[in-house]
Amino acid sequence: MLSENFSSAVLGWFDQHGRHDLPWQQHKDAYHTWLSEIMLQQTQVTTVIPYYQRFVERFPTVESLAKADQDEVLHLWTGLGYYARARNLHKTAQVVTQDYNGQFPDTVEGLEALPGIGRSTAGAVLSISTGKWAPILDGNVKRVLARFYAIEGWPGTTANQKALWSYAEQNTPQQRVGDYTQAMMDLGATLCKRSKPRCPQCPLQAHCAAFTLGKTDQLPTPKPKKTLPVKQTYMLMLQQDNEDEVLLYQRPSSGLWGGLWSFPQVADLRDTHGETGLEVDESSIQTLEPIRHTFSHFHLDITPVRAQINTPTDCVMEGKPMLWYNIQQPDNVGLAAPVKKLLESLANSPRIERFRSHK
DNA sequence: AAGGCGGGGAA
DNA sequence: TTCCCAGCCTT
Repeated sequence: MLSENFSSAVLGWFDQHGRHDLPWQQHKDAYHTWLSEIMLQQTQVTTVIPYYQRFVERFPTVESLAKADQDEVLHLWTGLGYYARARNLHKTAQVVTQDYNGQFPDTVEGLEALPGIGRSTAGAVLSISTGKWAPILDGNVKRVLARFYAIEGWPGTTANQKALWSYAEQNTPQQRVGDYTQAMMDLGATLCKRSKPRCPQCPLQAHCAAFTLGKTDQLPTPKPKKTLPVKQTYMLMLQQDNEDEVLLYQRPSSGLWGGLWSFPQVADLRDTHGETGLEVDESSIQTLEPIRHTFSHFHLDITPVRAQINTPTDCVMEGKPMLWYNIQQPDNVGLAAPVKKLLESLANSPRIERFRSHK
């Protein structure tokens, strides 16, 4: 199939059946496109929409985002996951504001140099916001192309990545590049889905190799899987005098849940003092039902533990930032998903059950 | 319970 | 260059 026919078929379908009223399609400038693309990197449209709306309301311009505290950015990101995205987002807003006079670069290379923007995101931002020619290869496009060309093997292999980028380039038209970018993402998200693709509605069906071979349910080849290790931790929900307050500390700025606020964690309940530097009232310790939280590379079995602490404490210990989080008047800080869940269950549990007698 | 998803940084 | 890491939602 000629590339002109490929893109024409996709664009024709897009005009009739594509998504044209997504929130970020109201402002096709670099800032709004970039913000939406970063959010969409690992997250589906329906999940992103409310986050996107809260972000643009709070940060209508790249300058306003640049000026914000990282804590507030992480707070608005809470629940979206991959928090490095939020930290890079904040950093890029500052670079664009300070070094680029508030204007995003208008080349793929320039965009790619910014934190959190790779080749595909650069292509999407550039094509949608400027109309300049640039291919994309996000998860949707990979799936469409892997099926259309019946590519064998996991698309993530170096050889397949190379082939896929080449096909992506070949099919990207000179005209209506931004629409084509959006069209391919829509096609992958609404028709060429991972399971139960809607081939009868697909504009590419007649020339799709996977369809012709009857292999749409076998392509793309799944990623080789490995069994995830299980790790275990206790999360200490420590309280003192004020029954509405729980102690949180801020995690290191990089790595797992980087920059987010969490409960003190210990691997062994006998370590509560050594790890926290606080005197936990041993008799107050209450072990709750464990919950499993799964990351991409391991399961984390979390046992929540409630306890009282004896020693008075201010909000900084051993140089670690700490705060008393008031469950009635929450702070604007980023929280790891299970932490947020535990705080909510704490807020929703009856007061009588929530607190044990003080000593 | 398993699969999927873009990019950064270490190996 | 390759490999490992990261967190949530959908299926």
